Amino acid sequence: MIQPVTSADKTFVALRDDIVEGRIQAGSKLSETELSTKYAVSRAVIREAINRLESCHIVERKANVGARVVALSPQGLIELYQVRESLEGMAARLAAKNMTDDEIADLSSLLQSHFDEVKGGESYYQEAGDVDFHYRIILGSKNKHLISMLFDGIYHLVRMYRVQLGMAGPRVTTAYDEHKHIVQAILNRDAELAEMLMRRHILYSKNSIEHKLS
Amino acid sequence: MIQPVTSADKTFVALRDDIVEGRIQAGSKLSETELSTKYAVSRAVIREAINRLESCHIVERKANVGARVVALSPQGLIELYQVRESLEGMAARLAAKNMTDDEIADLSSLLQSHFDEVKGGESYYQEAGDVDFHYRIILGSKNKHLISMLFDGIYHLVRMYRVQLGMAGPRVTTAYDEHKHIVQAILNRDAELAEMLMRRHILYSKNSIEHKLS
DNA sequence: ACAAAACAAGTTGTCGACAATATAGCAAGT
DNA sequence: ACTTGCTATATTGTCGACAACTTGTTTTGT
Repeated sequence: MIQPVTSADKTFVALRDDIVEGRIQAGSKLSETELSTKYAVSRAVIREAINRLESCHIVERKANVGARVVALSPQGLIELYQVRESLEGMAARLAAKNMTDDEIADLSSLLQSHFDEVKGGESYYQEAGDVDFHYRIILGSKNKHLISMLFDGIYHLVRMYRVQLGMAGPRVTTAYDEHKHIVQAILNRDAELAEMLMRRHILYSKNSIEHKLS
Repeated sequence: MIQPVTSADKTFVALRDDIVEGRIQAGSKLSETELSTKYAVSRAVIREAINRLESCHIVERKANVGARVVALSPQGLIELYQVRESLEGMAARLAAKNMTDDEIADLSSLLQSHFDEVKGGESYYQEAGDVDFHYRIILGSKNKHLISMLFDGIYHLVRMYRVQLGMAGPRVTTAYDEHKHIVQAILNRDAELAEMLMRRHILYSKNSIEHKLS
């Protein structure tokens, strides 16, 4: 979605952010009437927003009962990362095939600017930088389904876990090198290697997080 | 969805099937008022049904303009199979880890019954059999996201392509052997191999279809 | 005292009407 | 003749009210 235009769009974004950022508690019930007063819109647009949240797997609905925000669990996070590993691995593979030389050059310079930040003392893997990197590779796959599944679906959930389980900026040091190697593989148009490196990168991420949770 | 209960559920399923089976043409516009008379429900439930179809990637919406059934294209089919390869590969990997011995036994006997049908002259890879096989492995992954993405999302689109481009029952002969090898890998709890074999299986499928389209 | 049926309160599902927006056709001016 | 702006029409977006359902409570019968 380039920009929210309709009232339902805006409400969807607002509601989603409130959930992801934890202002609406995970696992809590979403009352349509309550939300409609809170966001000052009719129940119809609340319903549409909730429907969209459901297709993002951010809320769960039961007919004639209502919607609840999903509950966060270590198991859920692991499952999420398994899907990420699979999809982003494929994205890296396709990116190595489908990105233009210009796009790859941009990616390289992005990484370089990240390197400068690290050098300057700002810790790498602050969310923005990491997200930007993955973002470009996913787009570089040029695969509509892949892009929409990751951005509209997985992405916000990952962020929800990060925010609410308080794991901003993990693995500062090694992640940068991993990113560099992935770019190198894409530069060499080595799809096989790019996929493997991306999968490992995400796997390490998962292991690091699992370790922190235990 | 175990069973459609609400009116919007039923309309969603009916509309989806009408699109997948080609009774509503690919690429055509979906008028809310028109559909509401056709299915004898209010526009609100039509809107909800269309919203759900959008999250399945079966229709595309533009704000204040309306919804269109997606257009089928060779490129789209290829992208779909890339996602399938990625997700079902991971599903096979996880199934090798997570399926119970009983579930694996069931899978084996299912394959055996398919073998008997082939022997009996009925051609294998009739959709039902193939679908059933993949279905069980996906469920065997025990990964909620994977399951819902494939069943609610990808699956109906694949079927839509199969029906409308008239490619029922491709690759009758070799598919069975591939299935057998996958089950063997799962039986051996060899996750790595199971994933690789499943990816190859789907890749072959894609190549076969690409060949038919050209 | 307990179980089952009836009731009550509140929530979700559905509807028809109204408002806002896009599209096509016409009109007018250059 | 072509462009530009307006108008008419049709479609989508939003709303408030009503219907259907779920759930917890009370009542009733044994």
